[in-house]
Amino acid sequence: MTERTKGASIKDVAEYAGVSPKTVSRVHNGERWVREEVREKVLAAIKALNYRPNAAARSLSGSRSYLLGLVLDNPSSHYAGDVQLGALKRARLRGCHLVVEPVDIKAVNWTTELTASITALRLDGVLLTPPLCDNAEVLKVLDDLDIPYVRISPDRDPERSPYVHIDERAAAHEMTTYLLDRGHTDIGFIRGQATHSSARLRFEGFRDALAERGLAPREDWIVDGNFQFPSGQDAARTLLSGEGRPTAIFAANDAMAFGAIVAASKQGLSVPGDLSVVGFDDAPAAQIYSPGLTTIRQPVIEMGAMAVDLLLTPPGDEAASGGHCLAHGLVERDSVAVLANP
Amino acid sequence: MTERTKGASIKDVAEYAGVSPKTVSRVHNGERWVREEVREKVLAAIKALNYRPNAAARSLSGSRSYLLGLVLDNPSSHYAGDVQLGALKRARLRGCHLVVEPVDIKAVNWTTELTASITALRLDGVLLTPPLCDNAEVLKVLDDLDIPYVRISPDRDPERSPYVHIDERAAAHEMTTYLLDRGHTDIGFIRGQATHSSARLRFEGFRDALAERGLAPREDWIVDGNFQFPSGQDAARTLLSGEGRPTAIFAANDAMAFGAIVAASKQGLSVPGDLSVVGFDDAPAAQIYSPGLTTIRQPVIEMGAMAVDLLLTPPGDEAASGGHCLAHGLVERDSVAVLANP
DNA sequence: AAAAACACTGACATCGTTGTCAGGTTACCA
DNA sequence: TGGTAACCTGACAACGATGTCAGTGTTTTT
Repeated sequence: MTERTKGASIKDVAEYAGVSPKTVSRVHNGERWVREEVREKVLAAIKALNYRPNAAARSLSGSRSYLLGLVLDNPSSHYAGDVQLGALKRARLRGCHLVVEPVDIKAVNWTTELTASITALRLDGVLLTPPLCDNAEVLKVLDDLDIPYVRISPDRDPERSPYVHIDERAAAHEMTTYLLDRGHTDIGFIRGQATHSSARLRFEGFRDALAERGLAPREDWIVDGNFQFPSGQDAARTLLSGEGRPTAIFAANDAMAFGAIVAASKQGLSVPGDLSVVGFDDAPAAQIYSPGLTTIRQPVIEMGAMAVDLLLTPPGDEAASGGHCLAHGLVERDSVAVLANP
Repeated sequence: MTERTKGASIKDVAEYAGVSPKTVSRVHNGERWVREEVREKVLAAIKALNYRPNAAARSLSGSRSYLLGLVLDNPSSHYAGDVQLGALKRARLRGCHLVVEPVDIKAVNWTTELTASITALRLDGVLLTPPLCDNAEVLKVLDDLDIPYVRISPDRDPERSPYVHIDERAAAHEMTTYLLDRGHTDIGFIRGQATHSSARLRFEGFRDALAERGLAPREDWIVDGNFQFPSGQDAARTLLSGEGRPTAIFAANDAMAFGAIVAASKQGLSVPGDLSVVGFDDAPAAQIYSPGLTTIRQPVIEMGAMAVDLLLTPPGDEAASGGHCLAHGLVERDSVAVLANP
C-alpha cells in the first residue's frame, strides 16, 4: 500500500507564510488582533497548500470537538432521514460534522454504549428526535454527562432543554376547519395512543375547531388507533359500521389514514367520492397514494437545521432557550370531496 | 456553566492499576505480550474508573481515526436510511463511528467540501451508495485522497474497489418465473432509464426468463420509464391502450409499479382482478398499498453492514476484494392473480 | 515626557494517546 | 553454562492543533 497522502499541517502553512503556527491558528479561527496584511498572507498560504486543520488535533487541544451527535432509535424512517438531512446541511455550514448514534432501547447495554460514544468522541452536543427525546433514561444520561442537547417535538418538560416543534393543535384545527369549510360536519377522528402528546394535541385541535362552529364530535366517531397502518384499518371499519356514517375521517397520522382508505375501499366506498379522508405528517406515500392524501406537512428538514443552530448557540444565550415553533402547512391533494362551497 | 465532567484518562487508569500508560494502551488495544495477570488488573481498573479512550487523541497519535464516512446524496430516502442502519450497527460492533457526509452534486463546491471533510477528519474509509458510487468525480476525489472505499450496488468498474450487490438479473428472472408459473404469459415491462445498470439487468432477467420458456417479450409491451412514480403511470397508460393488453405488468421498481396500479385503477381495471402488477425494491409503501405489492426485497441493511466489514478488512486481504453478492427475496403480497396453477 | 493602554506576534506547554525503542525477565537450546 | 530467542514492560517522543503568557511595537492618556 502506498503511504496515505497527508495534507499540509499548520507548520507547513506557517513556514510558507513566514509566520508562527499560532498566527495561522488565529487567522482561520477568526481571532482578533491579526494585522490585515498578515491575515491575507496566511489565507493565501492556506489556499495555496490546501490546508485543512486536523479535527482530532483541534479537539484534543481545544475545548470543542466540532462533532455533533444525532441520537436516533429508528434511523431508517423518513422522518429521521429528513431531520438528519436538515441537521447535516446546517452543521456543515457551521463547520461541524454529524455523528449518528443509533440507540436500541431494547438492547441491554444501550445506556453504556451511548455514554461511551459521547465521552469517547467528546461530542459538543446532541440532537434528540421523538420518541427518544422523551425517554427518561436518555435524558438522564445526557444530564449526567452535562452535555448540551436539543429536542425535536418533545412531549414534556419544556424547561429541560431548548427544543423545536410545530403547533400541532393549530395544525389539526386548521385541517378540521378545512373540512368544515367544504361542508363536512360529520367527521370521524382516529386518535393515536394516549402516551404521545401529539395524539392529544391533534385531537384537541380537532375538537376545538368543531366547538368554534358550535359542533361537538360524536362520541362513537372518535376511535383509538396506535399510529400504525393496521390500526387505521380497524378504526375505519368501526367508524363505518355504526349507525349512519361520517362523510369524512381525520386520522391523527398518515399511516392510519392509509389504513382508513383501504378499509373504505374494501367496503365498496370510494375516496373521496363516498368518504373523505385526511391525515397528518405528509408521509412519502401520501403523494403516490390513490387518491393523493390531503395532510399536514411538518417542516422536518428545517426543524433539524434549527436544532443544530440552537445547539451551537453559546450556552446562556436567552435566544436559544425554550421552545421554537416552526410553521406547518396544509397539503391539499385529492382525498377530500367538496360537499358545499366554502 | 459548570465545568463539563471529564472522564478518566489513561494516566488515571495506569496509576490505579500500577502500570504505565503504555501498558493500559496495550491492553485495551488487544496487543500481544501482556501478562494475563496484568491484563486483568488493567481491565479491572478500566472498569472501575469507567475509562473511555479519547478518540481524538487516538486518531492524532495513531494512524487510524476510528471514523468511517457514509457519503450520501439523498439522505432521506428509505434506501439510504437502511444502508445507514446496517452500517451503523456493524460499525459500532467494530468499535468505529459513522460520520455522514451529504453530497449535493448540484452544488458548486461539493468536491472541495467532500475533500475537506475527509482530510479534516482523517476518515479511515468511506461507504458509497448508488447513484453516487458511479459518479466519476467522487471516485476521483477518493482515489486522489488514497482513501479506501466500498461501493454498494455499483454500475461499473468492478475492479476499482470492493463492493456489495445483489444479483439483479437473477431476481428479475425469479420474479418473471413467478408470474409465468401463475399463468401469465402476456407480460408488459416498464424499464428504468438506460443509464442505470439496474435497469438493464432487471430487464435482461425478465427477457431471459421468458426465453427459457420459449417466449419473447412483445416489443410494444416494453416501455421506458425513469424509476419515478409519474413515469409508471404514463407507461401503464401506454401499455393498456394498445391492441390487446397484458395480464401482468412488471415494473423495474416499486415507484413505477405504484404508478401502474393507479393508472390501471383510473381505467377501471382492478388490481389484481383484471391486471397483475409487480415491482422491485420493496419500498415502505409496498405493504400499505392497496393491493399490497408483490416485489423483490433487497437486503439493504445487511449490505450496509457488509460494506463496513469490507472497509475494515486490512488492505491487501484477498477476502475483501471484488464483489460480494447477497441474497434477495421475493415478497409475495396481493398484486398478482393466479391464472393457472403453478 | 512618562505612563498606560492597545495591537500584534511567537515561544512553549499541553491535550491523551500510540509508535519506537531500549531494557529486563524468563525459557529453551546447544 | 552461555547464548539466543521469546516474552513482557516502561521511558520518551511524537501527532497537530490551541491556551497562556511574555514580549515588542504603537498609540493614547495623564
